[in-house]
Amino acid sequence: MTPSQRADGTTGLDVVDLTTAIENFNRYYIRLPSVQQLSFTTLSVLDALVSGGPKRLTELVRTEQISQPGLTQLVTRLERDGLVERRPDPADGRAVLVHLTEAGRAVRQARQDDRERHLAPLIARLTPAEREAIASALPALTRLAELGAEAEAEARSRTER
Amino acid sequence: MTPSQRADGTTGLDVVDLTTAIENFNRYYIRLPSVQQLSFTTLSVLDALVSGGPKRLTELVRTEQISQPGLTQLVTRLERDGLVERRPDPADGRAVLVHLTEAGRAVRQARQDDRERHLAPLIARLTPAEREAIASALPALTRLAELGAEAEAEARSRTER
DNA sequence: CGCGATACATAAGGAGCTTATATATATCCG
DNA sequence: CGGATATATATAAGCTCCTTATGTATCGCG
Repeated sequence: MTPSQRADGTTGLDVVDLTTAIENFNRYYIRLPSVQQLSFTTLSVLDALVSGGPKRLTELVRTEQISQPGLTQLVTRLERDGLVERRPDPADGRAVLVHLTEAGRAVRQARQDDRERHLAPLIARLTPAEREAIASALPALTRLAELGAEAEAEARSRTER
Repeated sequence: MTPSQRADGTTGLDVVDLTTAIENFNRYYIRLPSVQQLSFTTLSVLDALVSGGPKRLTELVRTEQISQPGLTQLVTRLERDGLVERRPDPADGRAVLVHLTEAGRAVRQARQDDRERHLAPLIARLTPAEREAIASALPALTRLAELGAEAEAEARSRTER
């Protein structure tokens, strides 16, 4: 791992160190087998519905970073599998509200439990200092992701429409 | 975010906190647009070849967690695009050594630069404490990934052959 | 009302994975 | 040494999940 001292004198966080660590982690994490096998985007949509309630397709398109037809198809598959339901939006005849079903909620929870089963024993093998270091970084990582999402949204609003 | 105090009294790192943070980060990070669009696995293979030199298909299959035919096809696409070359292994007539080409090296570097361009301004907006927190966590995250890879390897060796 | 904008769906095509199976070379053992 | 078995890779068929291009219905506004 390269040192975190930057050439310009800034101390702290080197981008290459970050991306390297994240990618090494993801190489393991992304492929964590799940009982049901659901794509990254699928889970992301289920997460969005769990935390934010029913949403329009358009709304999901904005956050999920796939094309609108791609999302329509994803929702169609999810509906076929009984994980979500399409319901008309009473306020707008063009729109559709995507509702999570109980089965959808259960699937997401099952997969959460699954990850927990895999990761918990590994975390137990870390030193207390390592655990503390990761725990301390999570709020900052979350904020970094938020900043990234904002930047994306801005970039989109400048180029489109 | 739930508190990091576990019900069993263990302090430190809650699995749900970790997976939530990682997934929020990945939602942004994974989809970071790249000039060339390369799949996660593709980049992972290029990374492996950059850091470890030419490798057999079999060797890549072990680390990349995709099936052997899947990897053969991936290498075929990479070869078609001029990013790698297949060369015979002088020591084993059955084997193939996958070599990175200059173009392959350049593509990987371009994408590394790309991520740097995207992330650097975001990192600059974090507080010094946040940057420090993330930097301090990276070695632990790396170790967590290593433990995960080991566990996977063990699980495989128990079930297969 | 009619016209542009918006929300979603459909169609066609390609990437990238899977399992099952084939082929070539290596290795081991009597 | 020769044949059985194991190993390294390739091919085939099929599915998921994305893309772009385009179609259709509804909304809102002058």
